[in-house]
Amino acid sequence: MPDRFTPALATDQVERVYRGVREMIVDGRSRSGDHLTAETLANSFGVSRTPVREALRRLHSEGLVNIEPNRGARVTGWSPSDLDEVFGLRSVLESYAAELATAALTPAQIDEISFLAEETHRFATEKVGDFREGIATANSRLHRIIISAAANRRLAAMIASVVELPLIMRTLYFHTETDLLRSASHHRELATAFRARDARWAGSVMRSHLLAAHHVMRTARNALEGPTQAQAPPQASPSTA
Amino acid sequence: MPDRFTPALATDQVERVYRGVREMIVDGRSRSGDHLTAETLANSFGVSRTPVREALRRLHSEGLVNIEPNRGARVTGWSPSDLDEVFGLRSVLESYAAELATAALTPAQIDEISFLAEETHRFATEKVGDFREGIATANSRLHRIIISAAANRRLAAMIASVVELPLIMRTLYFHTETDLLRSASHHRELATAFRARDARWAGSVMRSHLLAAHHVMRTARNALEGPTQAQAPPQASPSTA
DNA sequence: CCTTAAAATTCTGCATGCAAAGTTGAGAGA
DNA sequence: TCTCTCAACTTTGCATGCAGAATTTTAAGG
Repeated sequence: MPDRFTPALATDQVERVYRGVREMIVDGRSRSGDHLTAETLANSFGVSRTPVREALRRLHSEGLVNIEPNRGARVTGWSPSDLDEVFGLRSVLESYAAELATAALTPAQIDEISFLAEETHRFATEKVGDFREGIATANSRLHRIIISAAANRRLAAMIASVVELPLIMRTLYFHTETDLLRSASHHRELATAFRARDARWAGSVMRSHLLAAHHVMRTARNALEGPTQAQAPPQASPSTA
Repeated sequence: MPDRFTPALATDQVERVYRGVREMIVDGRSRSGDHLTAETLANSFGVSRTPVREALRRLHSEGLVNIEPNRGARVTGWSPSDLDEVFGLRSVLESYAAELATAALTPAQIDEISFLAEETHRFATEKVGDFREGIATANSRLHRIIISAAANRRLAAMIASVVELPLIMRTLYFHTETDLLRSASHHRELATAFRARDARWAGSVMRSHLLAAHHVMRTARNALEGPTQAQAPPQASPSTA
């Protein structure tokens, strides 16, 4: 739980490096097991090794990086069980967030959730252009509205720590049309539950939403069994949860 | 999520300082808002400022410390709403842990949970010597068994991050005899639920256990309203959850 | 006596140097 | 050819130095 605790004003070197390296890991430029050399990073960010080391400590603390004494930092490796851990936690944490949000969401926010749900649905059925990106964007905005309405910084930090990690593996699978429609349907149902101010309903839909996403990814993972994770399908799709 | 990810072998200076400062915060030697001067800490740990800074980054990342640019580190402050956040999360996370643990616990582990539950009960009724310490120890061992059986490192890390924090405020309240007995009763019921391999039951008891603890602390907090948190009752009692 | 301004001090943030641990590769021996 | 050893090289971990920001102290004015 890091910069989420201090607003975004901190723009020192450590912060820059932290964000940069984090991005490298999240969007896949650095792969599991890669050795993050302090000097190399220092050069590429135009700073000395000191702020790099501090940034790496923080990434270590968030589980994105492993630091072994006298051996430096490596990008944390991923196993199938990590996927299960992450989705298990997401289903618990995000459904809790949905429950907390139910009473707090303003009508305007609920309207926006409805709008995003419709957008998701439109993208999923019409499938024009880069509809996958569109779905991903709408999806993440929807989730963010809920999490922010839950107004619990620690919870938000915890969710962030499990939400971003699977992005590493997002090139691993496709959503089928059925999956996309179900996801859109969950979004619509969430809006309805919020409008009805039914916290348990909202929480339950969110749980289903994430358990379904877990199932999709698990299936995709098993389908790709054998080929190592280095192998990616031709066209990648971001997570729909 | 930090050293919980790397076993205990790392014993460099950063690690030493990290542990030391963490302990200072957790056991109350450093209070909310205290300024943690790099040089002072460096001297007291017999190292230079560099490893101290890295340790502080990590503590920042865990939310125990706030780092403001050019202003250094301060011990994170606590508000009443933090208490609510923390117990809300504990009830969600630990009940999930109890559910996961139900299938995984060995009979020996369940026996130990039973034993610890009886010990808690004995301490709560007989009240000999430093029974409060005894209760606290048995209690934390019991919880640890469950969390470790849940076999989910991220979950364990999340729980750790919300479990240790309230220790800062543990001098704030007394448990009444009723509270202690209820707590012991929850422990016994947990053991029974585990033995029956009923995950939902175990999860539900754990949730009650923590919601009750929250209630106790909330009550104590309100009773002490007015006097600032600096004022502590004559004899302190560790949390019973 | 209180408020404000500027100087002096303290402290942070980053760069750099160096010893020790780790890694790599060439060459000797099997 | 393979394996082991040792030296050269690389990289980490920590100490230290210094510029600039923040804080405190001092002093002057109202």
